[in-house]
Amino acid sequence: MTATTILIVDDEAAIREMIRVGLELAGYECLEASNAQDAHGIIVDQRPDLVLLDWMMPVTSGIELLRRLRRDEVTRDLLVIMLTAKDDEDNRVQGLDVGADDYITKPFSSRELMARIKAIMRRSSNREQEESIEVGGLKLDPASHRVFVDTQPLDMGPTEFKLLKFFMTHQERAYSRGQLLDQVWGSNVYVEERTVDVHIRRLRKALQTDQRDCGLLIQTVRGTGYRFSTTGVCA
Amino acid sequence: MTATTILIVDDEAAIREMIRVGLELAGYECLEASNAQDAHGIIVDQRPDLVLLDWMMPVTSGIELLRRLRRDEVTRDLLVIMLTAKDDEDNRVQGLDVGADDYITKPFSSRELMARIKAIMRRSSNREQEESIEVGGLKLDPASHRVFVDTQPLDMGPTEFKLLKFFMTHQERAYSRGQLLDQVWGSNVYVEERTVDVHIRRLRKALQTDQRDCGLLIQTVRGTGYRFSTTGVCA
DNA sequence: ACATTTGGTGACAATTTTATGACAAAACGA
DNA sequence: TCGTTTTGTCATAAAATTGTCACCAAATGT
Repeated sequence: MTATTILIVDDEAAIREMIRVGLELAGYECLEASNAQDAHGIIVDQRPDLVLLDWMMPVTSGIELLRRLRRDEVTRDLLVIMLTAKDDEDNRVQGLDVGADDYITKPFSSRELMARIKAIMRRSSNREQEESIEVGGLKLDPASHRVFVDTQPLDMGPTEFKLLKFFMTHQERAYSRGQLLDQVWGSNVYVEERTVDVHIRRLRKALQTDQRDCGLLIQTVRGTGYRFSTTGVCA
Repeated sequence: MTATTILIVDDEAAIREMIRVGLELAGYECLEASNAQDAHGIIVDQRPDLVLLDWMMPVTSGIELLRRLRRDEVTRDLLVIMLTAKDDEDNRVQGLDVGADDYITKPFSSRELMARIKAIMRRSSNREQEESIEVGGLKLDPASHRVFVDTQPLDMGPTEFKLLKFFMTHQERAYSRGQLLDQVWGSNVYVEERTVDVHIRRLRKALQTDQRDCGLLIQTVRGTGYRFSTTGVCA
């Protein structure tokens, strides 16, 4: 199972449980934001694949956060599993109503948690393809599996496409070569980190057209890795 | 890749495989302890970074050892990869449940083994992320690995970035050059203290824009060192 | 005012880190 | 099976960063 996940729980134990159980977390965060707005901000920032939402968050109720997530374009499609108390039938219904993908009652076994997560992710992988992403003349359309610069189609290899897709769905953030390998190649492939450089180069090259050089959108972060950003470095 | 590893396997071949493949073993041990207690003792003794645990150990079952490892404060965080037979789904789940970080089914290729190990170690090292810090028009965002002055991105070297990050997370306090070297360079590198001065200068320079000079935030504390402060220089 | 200490700067060579072109193995398609 | 494309790695070039110095300026002390 591969998942970059953020757990929104006051319950730190649940996180350990997940890691223990072997869910591949590229990163996680135990959110303890004091209010729904902050939590939402952090989630937008981190772009997790899955959110475990404790209904009884310390300060805000989970429902407020969930509503917010579903309202926001960016987070609308997030997988959300809520954690509820044993026999809180009421909240459970309410939660599903507001848009939770599933729920788990506490206490839960790691086995059950894994099962739910797997099920959810399986379900979601069959979901409609994502919408096309567009930024500054560069458009990536997952459905047709193509990339355009100002309506002009580009040509690139599968890896470059995946790489670009990852970057475009995770803009404005620096990733190490290792992280890119995890996210784009998959965490169970062993290739040299330098290989990333080569593919970055190929991607940059592919993004060049006579009229515009979208390769500039991929910036080198010295000593760290790379970043996709629409903001120029200096001017 | 650097790893001190202990292999708990009856299968000596696996070890040779790893070495052949180039995993840097500072040391390894083919454990053939007759019981879980002994094995645990040896592991505590050796403090490896990673344990390859054969589920079907000659005498004791691996699960007992794994349980023991997870129970002990000292070994709780150890990375454990278990080796299971091809279609032993049951044990695999059980193993992950008890706390294995990952599993590999035998027979496995060295490539796969390397991949898992690398992924596991990568995962375990990236467990922290931070919020962006902002103070008086100057913003440092760890996620994108960038610094802005009034939304204008700045350019600086890795060391300057680290230095600034340290200062911004430790404001209003004077640090000696030695302390800065410890905190920013790491306590195990030997560089001249005056080197700090040079980087301070570089950082100050990098923080200058046409509109504002954020370099002024870094103040010299004569005879002592430097301080990051938003308060104007007075006393 | 003078001597001494401490910090600021520009220059520079060594080192590190990336970019790039080439190439053979592997994957893919016809 | 035979070409073509894609991939991962290297070797090498190109670029950026780093640690030190030498030298200047400012502060301190007597």
